[in-house]
Formats: sequence, structure tokens, C-alpha cells
Amino acid sequence: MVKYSDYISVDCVIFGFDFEKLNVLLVDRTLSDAKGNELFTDMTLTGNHIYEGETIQAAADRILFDLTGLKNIYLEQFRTFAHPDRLNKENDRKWLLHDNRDPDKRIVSIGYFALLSTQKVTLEWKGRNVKWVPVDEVGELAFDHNLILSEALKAMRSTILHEPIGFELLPTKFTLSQLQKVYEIILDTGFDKRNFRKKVSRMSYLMPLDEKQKGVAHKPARLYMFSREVYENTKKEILNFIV
Amino acid sequence: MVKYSDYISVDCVIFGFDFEKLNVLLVDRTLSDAKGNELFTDMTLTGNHIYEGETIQAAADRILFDLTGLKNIYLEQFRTFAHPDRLNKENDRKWLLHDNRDPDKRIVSIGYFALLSTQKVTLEWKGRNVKWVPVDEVGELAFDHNLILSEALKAMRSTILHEPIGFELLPTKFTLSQLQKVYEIILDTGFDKRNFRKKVSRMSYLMPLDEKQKGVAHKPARLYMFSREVYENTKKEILNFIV
DNA sequence: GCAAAAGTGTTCGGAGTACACCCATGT
DNA sequence: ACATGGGTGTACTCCGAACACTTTTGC
Repeated sequence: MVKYSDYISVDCVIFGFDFEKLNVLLVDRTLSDAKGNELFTDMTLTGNHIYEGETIQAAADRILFDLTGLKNIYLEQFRTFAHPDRLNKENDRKWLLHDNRDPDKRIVSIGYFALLSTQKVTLEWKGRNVKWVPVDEVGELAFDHNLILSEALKAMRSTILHEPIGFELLPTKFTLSQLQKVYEIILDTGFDKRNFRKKVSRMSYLMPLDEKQKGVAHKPARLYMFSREVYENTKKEILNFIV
Repeated sequence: MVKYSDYISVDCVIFGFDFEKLNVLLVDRTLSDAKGNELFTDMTLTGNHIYEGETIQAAADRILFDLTGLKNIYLEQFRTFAHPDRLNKENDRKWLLHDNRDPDKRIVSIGYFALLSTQKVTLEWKGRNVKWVPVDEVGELAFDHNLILSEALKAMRSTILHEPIGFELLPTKFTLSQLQKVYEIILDTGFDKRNFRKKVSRMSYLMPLDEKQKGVAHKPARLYMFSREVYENTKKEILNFIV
């Protein structure tokens, strides 16, 4: 594989829901000097350059696969970042110099976000030093990654309001309470259980299964699945330009 | 001004409404051989490379200004295009070679769309060979510009459904019938006049003026303005994830 | 006076919201 | 038996949709 250009990279904001909180997958970054003394340590989002002949969508898929071992995950391109100073913080310049890269070169980064259930990911995959961090506990990240993360969150909240993607953060089979929790956590609000269920019962693409939860210490809930087929057949334009 | 990189460009899809149709601003492209014989002629969107130290937003503003002489126009970044074959059509390769550029170099293009009233634009500005073309009459464009245009349209329709941007396509002062027409044309549908007016009357940021149309051969309509201040103060999150 | 678009109210059905209790399971 | 979350219905309000006539201007 030939790297296509040093100037262009794809960054993936990988969101994972664990039935409690919304998390983002971050990678450790530690810079040590020649004697092995740690100069600093922090975390980054996951990015990479694109290869020659590779589409950016394919690059995003590849980055996601390298980190999680997963394919066919919801991925959405949400914004491109190119501010001239985006790599200019002191630690970032040291890091790039150490890596034999030119810190004064501007890198354009195309941002994607991914949605998945943390259940699906084995963090030991390929031995990368990676972990889930709740989005409201993320500290100062490398480069402009705090900006990229907050823009990804904004874009994801906007999409989830207008398109059915909530279950992308859940296992294939899920309960309505889990789905409700997804919306409550992401939109930072609460819903009435009966009203929520009345609402989703109108969504024909949310298919009830003849299957129930097992091994829970309460009445087991019915499981549901999303049917993309039904969704594609029933979606229609909606006019709602009041804000 | 130093060009920052040959690899990166910003393309602007400039939409203009003329009270009848939605138009896009296109530039003539004609390639002639050494003897002056025309090899082909077609049209392109407007793009340019970014300058060193220039943000992409500033580059988009600059491109728009160069073409229209206008500033402070609604501009939204909607997608980035980087397909390896995006410059590979026969005519495009000839054009790039003639321009001393390498047609095998992949160029990443960051797409913005602009919204304005065609009234605001003097096409003779800077003598560029530029014209308004109704979006439903656009033929085959250069490069992947048909794709960029259709993605811009998709993004614009999505934004207009969820945010109040319809009046960006109108003069500063406009009538409710003009606003209705904007939505009807862009969403390719029709609305009942009374229902439409009931709906917009709930939008406090649409401010009625003590001013009426003049010189029209019918009852003159009241003029309205958009108040960004009121909008910013009243907007709140809306939950609507049914599609 | 006529052509052209402005402006205005009511009825109906369906969705949003608020609210409280019994049920099935594991321990 | 008890703790835990699952699952259900009703009343009220507000929005969306359908629908027709009078008013003001220029010519």
C-alpha cells in the first residue's frame, strides 16, 4: 500500500454505548526522550492517511477495522478540518518532530463518526493501547481532537434527531428500554416510558421479535430489531423547518 | 498569496433563487488547441485552492466574493470529495494537461454551498464568464461536479427542513408568498397558503415590517425580515427522530 | 371594471404530553 | 417475599391538513 499524501488524513470518532453512557474510543499517546524519560502522555482520536487509489470511505472503514476488528458499522462523514494551526500546540509539535514529520505542514483531516455498541469490541484486538472514555469525562486531547470530538457529537445529535440511527449504538437485538436510554443519554433528557413506546410503535421498521431477554432478575423484556428494508420502503420526506 | 497545496481545493455550489426557480452559478470552460480550434466546451462549479495560512471557510468566502462581489452570505460546508477517479474523464484530463497540471494527482475537494437571491449578483463582476442555470436544467458538468451539485442539493434540502434558512435565498426584505415559493420549489411540493402563514406566524424571528411592496399590479404584500437575534434567543432543541 | 395576488377562520384527525398501576422473573 | 425493571390506557392540548371568499392595487 502506498500512502497517497502526507497532507490528507481521515479521523474517526468512534462512539460506543455501554447501556449506561456514551463513550468514545481513544488511543494513548506517550512521547519519551532518547533516555526513555516520559515527556508527556495524553490521548488521541484515531486517524490515518489515505492510500493511493483508496476512497476516503474505504480509509475510514479501514481505520475502524484496524482498531476494532469490525466491519459494516455505521459511519458518517460529518466535517473536514483544516485550520492552519490545528497541529501547533507545543506537545503536538514535539510529537510530530519525533515522528520525523514537519509540524509546519498543514494537514487536512476528514472527520467521520462511527456508532456501535461497546459489547461488539474486543479492546485487545491487535494489541493497540486503546480505551473507552465517557464523552463527558474526556480531558485535553492531542491536536484539535477536542474540537473534532465536539463537532462529531453535534453532528451525531443532529442526525439522531432526524434519522433512525439510535439502535446503531446497541447490539443487533435490543429492548425498548435500552433504545429509550440511548436517546435519553445522547439528547441529555428524559422521556415518559409509555409515550416513548407509543412513538416507536408507529415505526414499522422497528420489528418485534419472538424472543425475550434471559437471565435478568425481573420480567424479561421483548427484543426488537431494526429492519433497513422496511425503513427504506417507508421513509418519506417530512417538512419540519420550524426551530 | 502563496498557494498552500495542489492537493486540496474548495468548491462552492452557489445557489440563487430568482422568485421562479432554484439556480446554480456555473462557469464556462472551453478548451482550444494551439490553432485556436475549440476542442470542447462545458461548465464547472467554482473552486480554488487554499492559500497558505488561510482557513477553508475563508477560502470559500474568497471564492464566493471573487465570483459575486458579495460577503456575509450563507455558506455551509457539506461534504468532502476525494474519489481517486474524480478527475479522470477524458475532457478533464485534457484540460488539466493543457493547464500544466498532473491529471493523475488526486485532488481532495471540500464542498460548500452558498444561498443567495440572484438579485444580489451582478454577473459582470470581474468579467468572468459566469451564468445562472436552473438546477433542473444542468447538463453534464466538468469533473465530478454533477455529483457535488447533487450532494449539495441533498444537504441543502436537509438543512432547510431543520433550520430556518429559506430567506437566505431572498432579498433582505421579502413577502410571505415569496418565502412559501422558496420552500415549494426546493422541496418540490405545494403548500396551502393559510396553513403556511399560520405556521410561520409561530416563528417569532420572522419579523413583520411596517412596509409594503410597491409598484405591483395587485394588493401589495407586507414585507418581512429575518431576525437572527430573536432566532438565537428562541431556538431550542426539538426531538423528532421519527422518519 | 378587470386581472392578479394578498390576506383571513373553521373543522377534523392525529400526535405530543402528563400521569399510576400490575406483571414476570431471579434471588 | 421482595426487589427490579417490563408493560399498559386515558384525557387534554396543540399541530397539521383541507377548504373559499373578500380586499387592494395597477392597468
